[in-house]
Order: sequence, then structure tokens, then C-alpha cells
Amino acid sequence: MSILGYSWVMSLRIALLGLLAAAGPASGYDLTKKFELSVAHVWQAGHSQIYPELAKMTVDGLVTVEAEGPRGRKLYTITPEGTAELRTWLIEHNVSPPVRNEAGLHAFLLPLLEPHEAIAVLQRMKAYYEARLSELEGFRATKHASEHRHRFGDYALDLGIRQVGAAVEWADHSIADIERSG
Amino acid sequence: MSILGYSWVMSLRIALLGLLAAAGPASGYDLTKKFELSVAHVWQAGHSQIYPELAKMTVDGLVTVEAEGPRGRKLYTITPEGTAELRTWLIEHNVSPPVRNEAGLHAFLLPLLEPHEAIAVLQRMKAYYEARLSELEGFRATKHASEHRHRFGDYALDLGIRQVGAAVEWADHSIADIERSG
DNA sequence: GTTGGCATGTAACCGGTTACATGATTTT
DNA sequence: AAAATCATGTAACCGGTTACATGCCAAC
Repeated sequence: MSILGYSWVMSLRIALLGLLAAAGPASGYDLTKKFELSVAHVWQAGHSQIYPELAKMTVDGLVTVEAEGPRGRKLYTITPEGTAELRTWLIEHNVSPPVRNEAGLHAFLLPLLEPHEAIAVLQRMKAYYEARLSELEGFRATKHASEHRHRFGDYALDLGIRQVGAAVEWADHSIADIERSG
Repeated sequence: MSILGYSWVMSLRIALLGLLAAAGPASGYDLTKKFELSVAHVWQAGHSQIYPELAKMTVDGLVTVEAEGPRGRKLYTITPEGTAELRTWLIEHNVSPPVRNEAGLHAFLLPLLEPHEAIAVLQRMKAYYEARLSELEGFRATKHASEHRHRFGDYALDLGIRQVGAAVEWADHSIADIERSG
């Protein structure tokens, strides 16, 4: 439960507050771009969700519109209340397991297929996870080459790499297992 | 794109078809129970979502009501079309990364905290993941003791264990990293 | 002057959650 | 007779996606 009285998800708010806290004042348009460029791997949101949310956050006192630029551009700034809200979430929020896991459902139902079919599916999954692993490792390489350590996204990137790596190993192990015992 | 023309998620349908294919005819009530008992770790759905979905699936010809029991109980049976739909999804569906990852968002924003605060958060996360890991390994142990290998949920359980294990390692590594380089 | 990027918003819809509502049968 | 469980449904709401809609400004 936060200072404002809601106990549910509201992670979009947190993502927006986080971007404003990390990179300073920005417009809805800027934030939409930042979602695409930086947070996309952990959270996605389009402008049609971001604009109304910023309006609600303004009403709730978490952000303010400090300046209006050309083309109706509104520069949002995080307020002390917003910073407090963000810090509370970061420090007190407890992670809970995702309850809608498409890959997990797929894995769950695999025994419905014939062994050779399941192997084919697992091989495709493995290839996909390997490709994604390369992609993520690519991000880490390019980032580390240019800047110093531990900027935003580094921890999330590391978590992603480890989890996708685990998925590769799972696929590999499952294929071997089916091949051995049919 | 499936035989029925929808290209979007529809994983609830797949979960329901999977349960009907695996365990035979069942009522909406039975399926609700099965969701709680078996699929809960990968997919969740309440009766208020299941009943209307079964009605739609009946209209679409994926299931039929073969018999009606006492108290208006409707026994749903999967049709050949339903089986085909399920097999198509299992064989052709491509996994895509989850786009709304609360743990990932939390990790992403960790650098906003002071090192000692981030360490405290990571330690709580680690404890949580360790507890969940024990829980999942407990499921595997009890299942393997009683029955033969590779029933429903085994692959999903293995995937879950590996991914939660990766999260534990991530938390551990991140803590050490902050302690070292602060 | 036209194209493209900047910039904001709304409306319709879908999937999912919570709460409301009802009634039959079995168990105690 | 009361409580628990079986069994089905609907309504209100929320978060998120897609599509619609508008207009400003800069570059070519």
C-alpha cells in the first residue's frame, strides 16, 4: 500500500517516475521514445497509454508540468511526492511470480505431442532463445565499450541474460532427455 | 494465424483445450479446479473467465457439451477441431519475450537507490527466489516419488526451477558486485 | 509545397479481476 | 436444519492495444 492508497500493480507509473528521476524532465513524447529505446525489454507502453497516465499522475501530484514548449509540448517534472512514491516502491515492493507465462504453458503441454514432434518444437525454442541470448549479450558488449559500469538497464540486462541462458539449457536438456528415454 | 482466423494471444483457450485433451471431458467447474491445482504456476484463470470462454469455444466448434449432469453441470468434450487447434498451436506457436516484467523493471531501476539500499532490496529478492526454488523443487520431489517420469507439468517445472535458479544467482552476483565496487 | 518528424490526444475493443447473484445437492 | 460444496452465470471495472484524429514545425 502506497501513500496514495492503491495496492495494485501500477508499474507503468513506476516506469514513468523512474525515467523522469533518472533522466530529468521530459515530455510524453520523450518518454514514449525512451520506452522504445531503453525500457522496452522489461516494460512496454505506447503513447496512448502514457499520455492519460501522465495526466492522472499530475492530478495525483506525482509530476508537474513546469513548462510548455512549441507544438503544445508539455515538460513533465517529477515532484518530491513522486520521488517518494518511486523510492517506496523500489525499496518495499515484493516481486511475485508472473501468473501468465506463455512459454511455461507451452512447456506444460509438451507431453501432448509425440516425442519427435516435441523435439522439433524444443529445437525451435532453443534456436529462438539462443538468438535472443546473442542479442542481449550484444547490448551488453556495445554498452560496456562506450561507457563506465552500472548504468540503467545493466542489472535488468544481466538478469535477462541469465534467465534466457537458463531457458537454452532447459531446451537442450529436455531434448536430450526425450531422445534418451523417448 | 490459426484455422479460425485469429492471430492474437488466446492462451486461455489453449490451456482449456490442453486440459480437456489430457484429462478427458470436464465441466467448467472441474476445469476451474484443475487450473488451481495443476496449471496455476504457468497460467491462471477464474471461473468468471472460464465459463464465458467455454461458451465461445462451443460456438466455434472446439468443444461440445456431450452431457448435462445434476445441478446444470455441463460436461465439455474436446472436438477434432479443438484437437487440431491445440496441436497447431503447440507445434507452430512461436514464443515471444514477455513484455511486462515487473522483476525486470525493478532490476532496471535499482541504480536509482543508494548502494546499501540496493543491497537490501537484492537480499530480500534473493530470499524470495530461494524460497520459491525450494517450493518448486518440493513439487518435483513429491511427484517423482509417486509416479513415473514425464507427466504434465514436468517440463514446465524444470523450466521454472532453472529460471528461478538463474534469478538467485543474479541476485547473489549483483550483491557481490555492489559490495565490491559500490 | 510536400514530406517527415514532433506532439497531443480520444475511442473502441479485448483480456482479465473482483464482486454480485442464484440455486441444487450433499454432508454434518 | 444449517453449512459446505457443487455449479453456473453476469456486471462493473481496469490495464493495455489498435486505430482514429488533429495540428505544428522543420527540412528538402
